[in-house]
Amino acid sequence: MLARATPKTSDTEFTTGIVWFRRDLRSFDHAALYHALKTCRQVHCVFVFDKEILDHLPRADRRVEFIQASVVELDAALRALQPSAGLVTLHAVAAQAIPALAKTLHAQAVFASHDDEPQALARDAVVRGALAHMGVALRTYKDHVIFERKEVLTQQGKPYGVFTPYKNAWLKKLDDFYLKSYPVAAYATHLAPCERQPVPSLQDLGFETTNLASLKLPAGASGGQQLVEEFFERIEHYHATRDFPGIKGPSYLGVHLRFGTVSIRQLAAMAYPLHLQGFQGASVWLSELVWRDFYVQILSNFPHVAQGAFKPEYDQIAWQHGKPAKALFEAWCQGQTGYPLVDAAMAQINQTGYMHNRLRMVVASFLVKDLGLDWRWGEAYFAEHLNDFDLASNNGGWQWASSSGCDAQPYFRIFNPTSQSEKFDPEGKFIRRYLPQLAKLSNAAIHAPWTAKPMELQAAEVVLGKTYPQPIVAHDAARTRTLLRYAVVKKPHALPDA
DNA sequence: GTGCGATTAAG
DNA sequence: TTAATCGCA
Repeated sequence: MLARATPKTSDTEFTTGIVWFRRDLRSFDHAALYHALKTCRQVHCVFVFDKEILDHLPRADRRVEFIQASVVELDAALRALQPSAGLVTLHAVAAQAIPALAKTLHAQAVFASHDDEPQALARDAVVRGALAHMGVALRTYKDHVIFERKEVLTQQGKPYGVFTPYKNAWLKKLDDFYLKSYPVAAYATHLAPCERQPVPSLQDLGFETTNLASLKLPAGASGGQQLVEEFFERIEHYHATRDFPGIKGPSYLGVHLRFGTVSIRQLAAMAYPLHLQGFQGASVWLSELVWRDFYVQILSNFPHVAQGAFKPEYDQIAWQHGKPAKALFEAWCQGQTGYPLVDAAMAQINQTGYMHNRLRMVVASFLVKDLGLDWRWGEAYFAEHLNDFDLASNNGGWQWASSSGCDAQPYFRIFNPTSQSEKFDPEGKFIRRYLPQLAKLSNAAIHAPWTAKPMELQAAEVVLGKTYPQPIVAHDAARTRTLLRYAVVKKPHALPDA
């Protein structure tokens, strides 16, 4: 077979293009970078430390430090691909800086990855408009999920609102094409020369150093790769270990998925064959990746969830408010609720920016259904403190816990913080790590110190109300109040099962 | 001959 | 996902 009209190899559409990196801080298996290199003779790479985002963050923010370190590594990785190349880094308002850079460089196109968070969509619309005004194209590509937007739909062409059928359709649609990686290295000669300039330091950006270095959270694509390798050593146990915060069960890849220092295709491509081979751990973990796609898709198709309940009737609920509510919230934030598992979990997020997934559900349930506080308060707290904060997943998780979401837990299902503790931290290993003041309590008493005999408290050097708080609410009473509070959403025939 | 939805191919 | 091609009205 001869001259099969060789498609695109020499058909560079543009002389100059820009790849605008955002939440995709890697130089391999990268959709936008691939397409840019393929269609432009010269490709400039840029990252903007966006003042529009950074100015609203606390001055000590582990994520900024993680991003800064990852950007340094990305710059080096680009130079490793092509010695004359590199990353242009700016500290500016991205919506203005990108069009300005396109003008300076005489670029005809800008390439970037999809970001379907409402603020990112708004920013990209502004950029698209400004670029169009100059005759410059903005081309964006799916990169951070396997399936997005309207790729997985029901038979009726509607987005899924229930996870299990979504997952079935997701798995059915999956094939090796969607897991294939985008080869970048082969086109590295199209990377444009870049004057070597240092990436702004954390101090240049106006931020303080955090304790990130002391946490076991290696940044950059190399850090991501390291965690991937470590996790796949234990993935076959994932289903059995993932619910126990005292055990190293999870992948800890959330933050790398958030900033694109790992490739979702690579992860899914590694887990999928193990799933097919029947490794339960891999199947359960793959499901977690599907949950991530699910919530990204929910946010994209139902953007109102960023403001209010997925199920509108849940916006009728009257939450606790005023000064007492603020005090309860403050106690929750500070890990001063008197429920050890809740408090240990809050200590974990406050000290590390990470919280075990099981505990995210426990503290969320506690905030909403024991304290009677608006789930958005908790959502906002997580948004500020979680290293791996992702609007879609965080919102999905909080709406799940508050029962207001799609496929959420029923409103009358209320976690008992003590039995969760007994079940998932039976030896109090996790509690003792984060609440050393309770370390000497017995396994029987550590989940609910207020039930311990005075003798035991004394022997363990615990003084309730002094070294450790009394419970700020009684769970049983709170449970009753919550059922009343949620009565406004009750469907005429729905009967509570408990 | 045209046009648009469906299908298929491509990292 | 995007891009190209197909196929039937």
